[in-house]
Amino acid sequence: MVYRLDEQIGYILRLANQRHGLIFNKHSELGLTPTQFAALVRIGEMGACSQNLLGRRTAMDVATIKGVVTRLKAKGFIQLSPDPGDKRRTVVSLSVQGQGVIDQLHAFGEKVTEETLSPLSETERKVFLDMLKRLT
Amino acid sequence: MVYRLDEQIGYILRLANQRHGLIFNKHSELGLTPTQFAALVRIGEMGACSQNLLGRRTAMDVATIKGVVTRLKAKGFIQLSPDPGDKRRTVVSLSVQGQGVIDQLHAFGEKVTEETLSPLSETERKVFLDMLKRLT
DNA sequence: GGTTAATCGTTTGTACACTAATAAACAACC
DNA sequence: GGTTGTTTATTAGTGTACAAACGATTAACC
Repeated sequence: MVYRLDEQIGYILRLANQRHGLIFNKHSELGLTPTQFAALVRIGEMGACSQNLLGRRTAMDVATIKGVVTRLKAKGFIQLSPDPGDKRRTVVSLSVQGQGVIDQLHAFGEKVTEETLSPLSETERKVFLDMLKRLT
Repeated sequence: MVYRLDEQIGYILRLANQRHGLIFNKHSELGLTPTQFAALVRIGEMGACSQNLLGRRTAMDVATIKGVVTRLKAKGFIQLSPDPGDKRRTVVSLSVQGQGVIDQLHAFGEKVTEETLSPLSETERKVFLDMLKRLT
């Protein structure tokens, strides 16, 4: 059997990711990247937590989450404070501005998801997401 | 309906991509990245071509393919030469070493694909790849 | 109480990925 | 044959993503 790049899961995953990124940026109003968006939504879900924990809950490396937190802080969506009970930790929480955009983020996220999955029917989406999750 | 990050296609795609990357690196012997691998396999499929065309055929930006070509050249897998008919172009082609590893790359790629898709049955893989392609 | 181990955050280095700008070369066309 | 527009390659800047190493702190446990 011939090896064809266009049939390989890794290559196609990269393409799908690229398309999703384009759709995301097209609709993005707040100037967030997909990664920053994920971190921000996660803080909204979890509430305040340490930087490292936030990284684990968003599947980001310590070096990666560091940069993401720095940029979210610079954009005013989060605030940082020392943990009173553990001097190693930095507590990350939503700023007032951050709290104010959570609903907007959810609406935005739904639009992106909808357009990304638009080539699939409702039934197919369920099946697809189910299988994709098993590949994580 | 509540918005949950863990149910969003963009987030799950990122996770699936991460897992694939880990599997890829685990098996990688030649020290190639997924992107370098794709470019090298593509040159093997297409034969010699310009740097920009290679980028388009591997879904890489001009700036991205530039770096990938530089690194593949540094590793000795490809060679660069000026296009006699078009002074703008740089022709990219496999070096002798590059030709020598193509079969190995294919075997390696099949192993990575197999392990990445291992959570799915044979029937599911077909359905899944079919749907994933529609999202590119 | 003191050693050992684990965790937290930071930094460095390499490698994609995209945008935008630039310059050189080529093609189309009147 | 000169203008117009496209293609090719390069560069600079921003933002993930991972590995590896580091110091500071905390936890475990004898």
